[in-house]
Amino acid sequence: MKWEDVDSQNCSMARGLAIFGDRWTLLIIRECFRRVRRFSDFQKSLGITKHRLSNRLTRLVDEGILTKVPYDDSAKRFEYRLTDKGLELYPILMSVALWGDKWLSDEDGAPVIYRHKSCGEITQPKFVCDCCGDDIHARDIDAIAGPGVTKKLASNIKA
Amino acid sequence: MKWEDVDSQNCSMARGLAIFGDRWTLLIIRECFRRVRRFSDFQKSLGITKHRLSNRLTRLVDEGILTKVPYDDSAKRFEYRLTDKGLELYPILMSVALWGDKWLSDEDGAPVIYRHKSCGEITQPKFVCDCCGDDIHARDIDAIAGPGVTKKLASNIKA
DNA sequence: TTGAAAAGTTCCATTTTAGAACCTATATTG
DNA sequence: CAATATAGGTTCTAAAATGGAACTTTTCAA
Repeated sequence: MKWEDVDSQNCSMARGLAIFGDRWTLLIIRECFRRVRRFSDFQKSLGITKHRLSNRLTRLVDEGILTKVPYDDSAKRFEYRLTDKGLELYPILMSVALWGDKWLSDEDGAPVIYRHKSCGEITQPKFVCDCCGDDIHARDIDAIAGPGVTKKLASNIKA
Repeated sequence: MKWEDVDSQNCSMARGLAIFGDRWTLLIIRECFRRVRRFSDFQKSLGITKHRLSNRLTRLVDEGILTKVPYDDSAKRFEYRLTDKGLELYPILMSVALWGDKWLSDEDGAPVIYRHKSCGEITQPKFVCDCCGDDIHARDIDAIAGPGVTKKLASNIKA
């Protein structure tokens, strides 16, 4: 199978990774969360080639993760900003960073620590069950067929 | 900059993505969480070529995310299993799936829903502050220099 | 003994990527 | 006013990654 066909799977992970599961894309989004918005600034901070950057930004705009907004009326210049869809990628980036902090840091320790703005404390964000509030780790969850599967089955049976 | 040099950044995200931020790798890890363990089973479930699969599995073993354990004494056959380092990738996969469920599902809805084994309820896992317990969303966190940065600065000043 | 399956490896054509050069429009400098 | 700089790209070429198919080994099953 070619990579461009992975999003045909009825799987949210595969669909997501088809958009941002390749080289550079999540790093570009990381820069967006750091308030980088302009073409040349992405280039400087990432060291990515213009070609690649142009290609990735276009795709992120097409997918509705970024919007391209003009910032100078006279010149044709644009900023790329996260949409709501893009902002909600935050847990993904945070998860990657937390894992890297734990497993890939050098002997000095994590390059970044996190402070929760509203409570002011240093925090290690964690996943919890929105029902009982307990921590969630690997193997604590059963994945069950959702409507995106069961409705299709039901209509196949009727047909 | 070449992709192979991105892990030189003092950034946990970049270091993590250098390992699994490319085509196929996170999908292979998804299969591991689904208890897929054998070469041919990865191939069947993913449709990836043997060449690519071999390359990715080798890298994941090298990085300590999978271990290769023989499962048949007589034949040279192996299973690939998640290590603790690999199991802790769970929040990343869950974040991607949750985002995809919300933003990429078709009109039928999410393909999968989640049940928390210990409390038995259907759950939408969420990120919270481990200090105050409040939900964490984009822009709720300040990233501050951690020891991996400050210690390096301190030793540079001394030197 | 013949055949199938598991777990790869090798080879080649096609795609993707990195790096450099080039282009267009506005802004700035001398 | 001409020359240069800057932003935001596009085009070109060579190198690297990928997809697909064919080929190895080793073992087990018929």
